[in-house]
Amino acid sequence: MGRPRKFDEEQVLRAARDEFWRNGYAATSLDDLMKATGLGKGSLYGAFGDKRQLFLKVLSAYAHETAEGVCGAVARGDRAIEVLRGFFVPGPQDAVAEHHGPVAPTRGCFLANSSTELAARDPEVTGRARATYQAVEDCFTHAVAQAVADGDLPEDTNPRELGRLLLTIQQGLQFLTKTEMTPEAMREIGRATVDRLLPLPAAVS
Amino acid sequence: MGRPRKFDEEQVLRAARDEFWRNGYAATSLDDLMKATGLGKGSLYGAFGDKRQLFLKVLSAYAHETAEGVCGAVARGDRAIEVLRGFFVPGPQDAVAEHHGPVAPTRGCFLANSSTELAARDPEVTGRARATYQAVEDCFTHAVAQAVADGDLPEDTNPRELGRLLLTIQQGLQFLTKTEMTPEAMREIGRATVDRLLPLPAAVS
DNA sequence: CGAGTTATTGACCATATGGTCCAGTAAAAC
DNA sequence: GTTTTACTGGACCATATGGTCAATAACTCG
Repeated sequence: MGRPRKFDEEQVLRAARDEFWRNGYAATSLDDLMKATGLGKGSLYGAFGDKRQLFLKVLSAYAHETAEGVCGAVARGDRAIEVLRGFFVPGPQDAVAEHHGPVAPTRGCFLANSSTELAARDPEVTGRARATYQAVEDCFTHAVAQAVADGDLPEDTNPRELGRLLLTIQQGLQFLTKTEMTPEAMREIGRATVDRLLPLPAAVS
Repeated sequence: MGRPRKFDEEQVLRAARDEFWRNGYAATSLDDLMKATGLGKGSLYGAFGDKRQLFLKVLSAYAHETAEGVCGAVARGDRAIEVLRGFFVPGPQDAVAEHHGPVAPTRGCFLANSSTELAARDPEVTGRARATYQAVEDCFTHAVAQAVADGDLPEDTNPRELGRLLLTIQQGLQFLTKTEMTPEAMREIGRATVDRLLPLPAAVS
């Protein structure tokens, strides 16, 4: 039926997302989007509607993936406490890309960036943000409850409370990333989180 | 010395800051600034230079005030642990403005918003952010050390580590504010922080 | 092939934007 | 009172921006 698209939708959405991610919504122009995706204005509008619709589309996808990622990790892991710890101390596999010297501020979390820029004025964005963070909070809470059940956290732990606190720390870390805090300091914070809030389970031996 | 200014500089800077705060840098137009400050373009440019210069000026002032505020509170307080706790549980005086119903996302922290929007592309902004958060971290660290000296925290506490963790939680809370998290949840997080990381000092009796 | 349908391209448009300039004006210096 | 200085307001400008549209190209189905 009709002329087939010349582009790969997923690829285009990824490119658009990266552009919004890098520069924010307001600072990303249609020109930027066109260059990044390789599409002309007409195609962009025909396929995705206007700038805002495109933005919401990629934002929603990202939010969904994020929630999936976290919940998936919790669901897949066999030891809840280990999964939780993994969110705060990078596994050995991440240690490869060690590079020293001055730290460039990273682009952070796309959803967090977008919420900061737009949540106060755009209910759509606020909605996605709220739903996503609620989901992550729930996952954390669930994992904490599981860890308590596993005997890895004290009996009297309030799972929701600790889950929320962990979410807060994770978002705080995400933010500090943008302020050129040194990786060592960030690692120390992760370590402190684990030491103080997620004490090591008894040796597995 | 020529004609005197018709406006109050402080007032104008506050108005401009609020405008940037509410909408972000990119989404604030010169028109917005003119309406908010009541000045014409000519005056604005004559007095403060272009948009970016004005922005950096108000951002720097804000960052400075923030750091001053935190450090001042630490310096003034007589019990370091109490000052720290005060950052996470609202004092009784703040409880007045309780309003129920749906929570509107607030504008958050101007420096955090600006860092999120611009830090990755504007070294000036990154610089202010880094300096300010470093200062706050140092204050927290200092206060923690003081609290240890006061016997309000365990001897083996690592002040820097705990200071950084507290900074992280504070920023995380600041962020979650923008996601319409309920005030009760936020309070719970504050309470959890105090309970778990800043245990109450022995009763003052 | 021809009709119908859909995608692509780039010209085009109205408006918004950041920024400059200058004629006018008000206070201060003399 | 005149001159000097600096502030003000708005006209003006070049460009950027988000968005539309008509012409055309590519494919499917009859």
